[in-house]
Amino acid sequence: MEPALEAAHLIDRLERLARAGETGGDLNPAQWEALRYLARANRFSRTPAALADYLASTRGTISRTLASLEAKGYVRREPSLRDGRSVEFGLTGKAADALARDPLIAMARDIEAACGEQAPALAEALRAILRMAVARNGGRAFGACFSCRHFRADMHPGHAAPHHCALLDEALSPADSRAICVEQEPKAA
Amino acid sequence: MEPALEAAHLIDRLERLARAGETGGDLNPAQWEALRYLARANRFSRTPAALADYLASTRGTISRTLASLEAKGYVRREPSLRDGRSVEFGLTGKAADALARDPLIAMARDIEAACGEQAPALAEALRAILRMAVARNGGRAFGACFSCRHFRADMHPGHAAPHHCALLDEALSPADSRAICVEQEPKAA
DNA sequence: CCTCCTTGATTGCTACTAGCAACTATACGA
DNA sequence: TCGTATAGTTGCTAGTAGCAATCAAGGAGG
Repeated sequence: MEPALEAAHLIDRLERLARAGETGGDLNPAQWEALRYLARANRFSRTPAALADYLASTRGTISRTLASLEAKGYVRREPSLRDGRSVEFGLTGKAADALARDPLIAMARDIEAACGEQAPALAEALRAILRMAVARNGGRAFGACFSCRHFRADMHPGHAAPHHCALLDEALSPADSRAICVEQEPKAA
Repeated sequence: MEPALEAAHLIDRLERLARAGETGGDLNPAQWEALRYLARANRFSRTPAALADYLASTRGTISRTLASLEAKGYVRREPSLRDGRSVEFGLTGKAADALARDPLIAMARDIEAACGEQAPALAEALRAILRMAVARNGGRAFGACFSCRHFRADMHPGHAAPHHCALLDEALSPADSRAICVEQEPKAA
């Protein structure tokens, strides 16, 4: 238990350092996290509600965060075609530029320097921890689409979107299937 | 680089989940971190300035955080005997009770469950990462006293405080030497 | 002893953030 | 068609962070 508690402390402290590096620019930490999420989420998941779940925040707060990003020109808003109540957000070129200078990259470099080829093992361990923590909190996993139990590979061979989601009944491109999804449920073990 | 970036994302997200579990009670995340720090810092390090360095925050902010904790009865303030400008903070019984129910313990349990006997290796990897990140930011390491280059073991054998700090010229108890210290500098490699 | 500079801490001010709750609009089930 | 649940926004309030100014105390040098 003691090394585990120590590890928890270290995670906390690392994140705090990273956060300190994020302030001072045009974006605050919450806005950075929103941009990162939108960059990695598939097209079913770029909504305020999904982002609120992902960040363990509330819809009101997220609504304002996205409004602020929109006002600053980082995201674009479009009404959802699937649900008239919903809106979808996409990144602008300005957001792509910003993400290319994401302060988190500095931390990734530290991880590389400190762990070297053990970085994949570290990521795997962290993923396992996150799964436990998410399950305990009753949240959603937001895993990669292709690792979902609704994912059907190569149902449309030869097409640009060869895979398929059995839950939403939509064709999936290779890029879609690599992105994270609000509906993702891990394949049964 | 990609697994490292993924790991950085995961650390961010884990911390955010932990933070969500910290709200709603009597204490906010910054106050929790202050309590945790005070519980682990040796007697040279329980000052606002040291806490501000540790949390990569400012003295003004920390001053208010500690004032709030004092008003709620979690910490006690005493003037420093070594420096008339400085104050030292100690935890009250109420703080000890709170820390026994620290939300971070839930995360530590998740780490145990997910990593099992690999938890010490995980902690070691995270420590190495933190060292890199701290060096990059020009901050202080806040390592354990006994791992410091100013630490002299057993200079006063048979006493209650057998060890010694060559920087501050003070005797150190075993508990002191296990605590984290604002002045800690790693032993030369 | 006196002076200048540095450091520890606090506080007025401002800007921003988070969350709750109320509200509108749309979807969906009976 | 009606009732209920869900997606999103917004008014309000409380709290937080950071900057800059201020006060107090150490420390170096003459």
